[in-house]
Amino acid sequence: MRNAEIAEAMSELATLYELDGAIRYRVLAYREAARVIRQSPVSIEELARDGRATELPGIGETLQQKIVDLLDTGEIPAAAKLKAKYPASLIEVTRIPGLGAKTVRRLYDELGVSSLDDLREAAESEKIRDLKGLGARVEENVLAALARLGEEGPAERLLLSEVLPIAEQLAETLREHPASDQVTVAGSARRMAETCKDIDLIATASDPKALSAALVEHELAAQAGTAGDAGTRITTFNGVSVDLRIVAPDAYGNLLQHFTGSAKHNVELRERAVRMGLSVSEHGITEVESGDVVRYADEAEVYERLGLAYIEPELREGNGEIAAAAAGELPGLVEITDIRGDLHCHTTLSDGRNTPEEMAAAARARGYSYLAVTDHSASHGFGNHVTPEALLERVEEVAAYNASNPGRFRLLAGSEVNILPDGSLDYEPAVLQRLDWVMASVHTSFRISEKRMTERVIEALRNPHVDCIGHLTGRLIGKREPYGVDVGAVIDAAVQNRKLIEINGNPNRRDLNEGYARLAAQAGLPIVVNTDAQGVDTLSNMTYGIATARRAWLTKRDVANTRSWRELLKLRGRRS
DNA sequence: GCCGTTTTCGGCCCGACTGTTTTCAGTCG
Repeated sequence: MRNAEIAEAMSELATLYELDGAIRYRVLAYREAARVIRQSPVSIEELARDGRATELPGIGETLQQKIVDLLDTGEIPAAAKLKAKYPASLIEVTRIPGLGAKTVRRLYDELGVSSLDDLREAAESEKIRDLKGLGARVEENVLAALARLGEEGPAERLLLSEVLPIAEQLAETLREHPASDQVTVAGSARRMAETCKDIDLIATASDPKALSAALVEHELAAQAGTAGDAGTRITTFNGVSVDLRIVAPDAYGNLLQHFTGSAKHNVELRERAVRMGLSVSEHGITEVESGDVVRYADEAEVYERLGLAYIEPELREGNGEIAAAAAGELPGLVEITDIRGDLHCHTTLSDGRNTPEEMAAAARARGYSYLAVTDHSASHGFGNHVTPEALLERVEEVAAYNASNPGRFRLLAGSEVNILPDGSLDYEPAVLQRLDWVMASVHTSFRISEKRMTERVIEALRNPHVDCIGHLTGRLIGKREPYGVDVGAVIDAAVQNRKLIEINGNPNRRDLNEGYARLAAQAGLPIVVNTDAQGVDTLSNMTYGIATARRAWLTKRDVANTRSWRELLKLRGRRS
C-alpha cells in the first residue's frame, strides 16, 4: 500500500474522530501522523510490517497497530465503527471552508444534514439560521462555497515556477517605490517549496498606505482589496492571491520569520520557546514571567534569542532542523554558485530548441566549465529520436567544438538513453562507449508493477556504460503521480554499482524529490543536479534543482557537479 | 494519541478573523 493511501486513511479517521467529538489532541495526532506518513520517503508498509513505524515522529504504538490493521484487512476497525455511525458523505461537508467538525456535527444532529446536497437544501430553505449561534450570513457563505466548488473545484496549488517570477516582479516594483524600505517574499515561495497556494510579501515603509496602494494599482492586479496601513491583498490576472503585510521596522524580523513558516516549523519553534519561558508570535518574543516583549528587526536575531543557529528558509519544514540548529549541526547547504556544470540537456538533434554551440555558449555565460548534451535515444517514441549514426556524428561534432574552443570549458557528448521494459538500453555498447556521459531514464511503459519497474532500473544500473539515472520516479507535479518504483532499492543498487543519480530541476518534475534526495545522500550516493533544459532559456531551471537539493539538506560535497569534470569522473564506476 | 534536558502523567503554539453575540466559540493559517 502506498504511503499516500495510508495517510489518507489516517486523515479520514482524524475527521471521523473530530465529528465524534474526540479531544482535539487526538485529532491533531492523527492529522500529524498523516502528514508524516505522506512525506516519508520510505515505505510505511514495510516499516509497519517490521513493527518499526514508531521510529517516525508522531507515530506511537496505537498508530503502528492501526496501520497493520489497515494493511491486513483494508480498513481500520475504529474507522469502520465510526463510519457505521456517520454517513461517509458527511466527511465532504467538513471540506466546506468555514464549516468545521463542530458545526457539521450540529448540522447533522439538528437538521439531518449528511451530504453536500442536504447542506445546499438546508441553506436554501433558510433552516441553518434556526440553529443557535448560526445566522443568515452562514447560509450565504455556504451557498457561495458550494457554487465555487461546483465551478472550479478546490483551490489548486501552483507550481513554484508559476509563482516565483510573479512574486519577485511584485517585490521589485514595491522596492522601487519611494515609500518602501524593505520588501521580502515570504511564505512557501521563500522556502522554495514545490508548489505554492499564494504569495506573501513582507515590507516596511515610510508611508505604508502609499506602498499598499502601489500594489493595488499594479498592472498584474485583477482584483484588489483596500490599501491600508497594515497592507493589502490582491489577486493577479492568473489567479494568484498576494498578501502584502507592512510592519514597523523594529518587528520586521518577527513578521518575516512568522510568515515564512512553515506551520510545522513555527509550531516546533514556539514549543521550544515555551520550554524556555518565552512566547513567540509575529509581534515579538514575550518573556512570560515578566511580560516583557522584545521585537527584532532582523530575522536571525529571532533564532538567536531561542538559542538557535540561523535556519535557512528551505529547511523550515519541521524535519529536524530545530534540533539540528540547537545542536549546531545544521548542514552547510549547497549554493547555486557551487555548480560547475549541467549534465542533462537537449538540443535540436532531439526535442531541444538550440544547437550544441548555442547551449555551450549559454552554459559558459553561466560560468560553467562543462555541459553534457544528452539528446533522446532511438526508441524514445515521441519522434525526433537520434539514430546511432546521428549520435556518432554528434560525438565528432563535440570533439570538433572542443578542438576549436580551447580553454577551461568542455562540451561533453552524451545521451539520455531510454531504459527499455526489460532494463536493457537502446544503443549498442559500442555506441555508448564513445560517449562521455550516459544518462539512463524511463520514458515508456510506466504501468508495470513496482517490482518489475525496480528490477528494470536496477538492470540499467548494472550496465557498465550507464553513469546516472534521470528523473527516477517519473512524476509530474500535480499532473502525474510517480510510478511505482522502490527508490530505496534503486539507491542501494546505485551505490553498489558506483553510479550517480539526478535531481531533475525541471520545475514540473523536481525528481528525485527532496525526501528521496535526502535518503540518497544519507546512503552516500552522489547526486547530480541537472536541468533537462530544452533550450538556452531553461538552463536557469538549475534554480529549482538547487532548491530541491537544499530542501534535502544537501551540502556542496553531496552534489557531484560542484566538482570539476575530472573530479566528478572519479565518482563513477566505469572506465572513462 | 504522542511525548519527555521541568514530566511515564499532564501537558500539548499563537493570533486574526468571522459571525454571532454583549464576551466568545469556531475556524483558519
